[in-house]
Amino acid sequence: MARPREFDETAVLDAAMQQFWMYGYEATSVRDLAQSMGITGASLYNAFGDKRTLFRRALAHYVETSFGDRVGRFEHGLAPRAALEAFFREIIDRSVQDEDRKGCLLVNSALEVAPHDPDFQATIAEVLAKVEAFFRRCIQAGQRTGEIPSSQSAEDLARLLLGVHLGIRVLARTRPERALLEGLARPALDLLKPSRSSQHK
Amino acid sequence: MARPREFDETAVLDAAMQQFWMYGYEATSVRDLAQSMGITGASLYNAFGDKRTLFRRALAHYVETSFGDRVGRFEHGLAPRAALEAFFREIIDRSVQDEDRKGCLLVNSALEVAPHDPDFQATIAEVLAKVEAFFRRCIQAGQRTGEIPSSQSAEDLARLLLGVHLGIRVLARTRPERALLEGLARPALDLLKPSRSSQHK
DNA sequence: GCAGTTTTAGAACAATTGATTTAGAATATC
DNA sequence: GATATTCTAAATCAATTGTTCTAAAACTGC
Repeated sequence: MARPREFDETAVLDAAMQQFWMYGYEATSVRDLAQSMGITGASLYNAFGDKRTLFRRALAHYVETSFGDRVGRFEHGLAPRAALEAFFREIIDRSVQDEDRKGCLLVNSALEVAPHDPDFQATIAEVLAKVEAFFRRCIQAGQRTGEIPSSQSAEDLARLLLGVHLGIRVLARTRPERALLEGLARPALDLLKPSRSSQHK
Repeated sequence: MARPREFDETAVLDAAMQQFWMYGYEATSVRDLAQSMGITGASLYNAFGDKRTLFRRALAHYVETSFGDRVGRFEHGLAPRAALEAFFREIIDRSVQDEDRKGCLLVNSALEVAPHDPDFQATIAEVLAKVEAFFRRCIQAGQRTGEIPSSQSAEDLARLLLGVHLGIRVLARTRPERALLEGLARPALDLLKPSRSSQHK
């Protein structure tokens, strides 16, 4: 063998992720990346190939630590409807607190890189489908126990929540107002409650 | 005076809009713009100042011709709920037909340029507020006539529709599937119908 | 401890970026 | 019709882009 790496691969990957998250793909230069990662440009190319490949790794890292983590924490620790409410509460909280207005790297990428790059398009569509599937699983579980009404199809309700989720992510980058985001989510989450006549007040 | 312009200003502005719409702000070079507009770089700078100013003009042009036009056509020609349904039907139709997956220039800009540019942030927040206000006006009008239930606040319902709208716009750039987009909108639009017990089937 | 390999650091690459300059062509006013 | 003004075209600007090269440094295995 030979000389070992001086840097921690996941640490520098995390730094790259932050940079892409903050400025997007195009507006982030390789020099910006190298500096924020604390390594030199040559090391970057040696370790990650090229800018696009690094971005792919950073995006995958984001999905794992952000979405994967959230689903794992909520889906198996809470009742179905409570899991969905916690999911949206956490996203709204983070959106309001996010002073940089970075939003969600996955959503940002869905608009910036996916439409022009079939590889990213497939990857991102896959992750969005997983978000949808998480919503659907929660709804179906709640419908089985009766805590979520079955008057509407779980498929459409899951699609609605996916859309609401994306809408919050977009809106938060321009108007991160809690009243707006919570008001947006409320009617959708109310749809998941039984006996609509008793819910308001 | 002196020599007059050889090009039609709104025609070249429309070409610039298409280019920004297709590739975004960063990924569109001044040379790309000049070529697609059919003018030279010097003329571009002479007529529009710089790239950022041209983009501002192009975005304003987009808002006028796209959103302004749509609101004008629907709000005063249709009943409130029918206007909202037509609004979403048209957006979904265009999203599915849009082979380039350009999405909505306003939404794309809300993610690419608004977070880093206070001027654009204010402009885009303002337009999004106008979309929300359009939804709210329709809902309030429908609630007055009774064709939209008053059990939920018009403010929150308008916020929901805004979020659903943005969600459709995002999703359509990666997964422009009609069943998905229509399934997403359906539960939200159903909320605007009276007597929920009689609506399904 | 030498050979072999892979890391580093920084200069350097060609290409492209947004923007300007120079020169010349075209027109309205006087 | 001369003058002044504003247009167009193309070359050109410095800066930045993604990427590679060169050379020195650092480690492992024999």
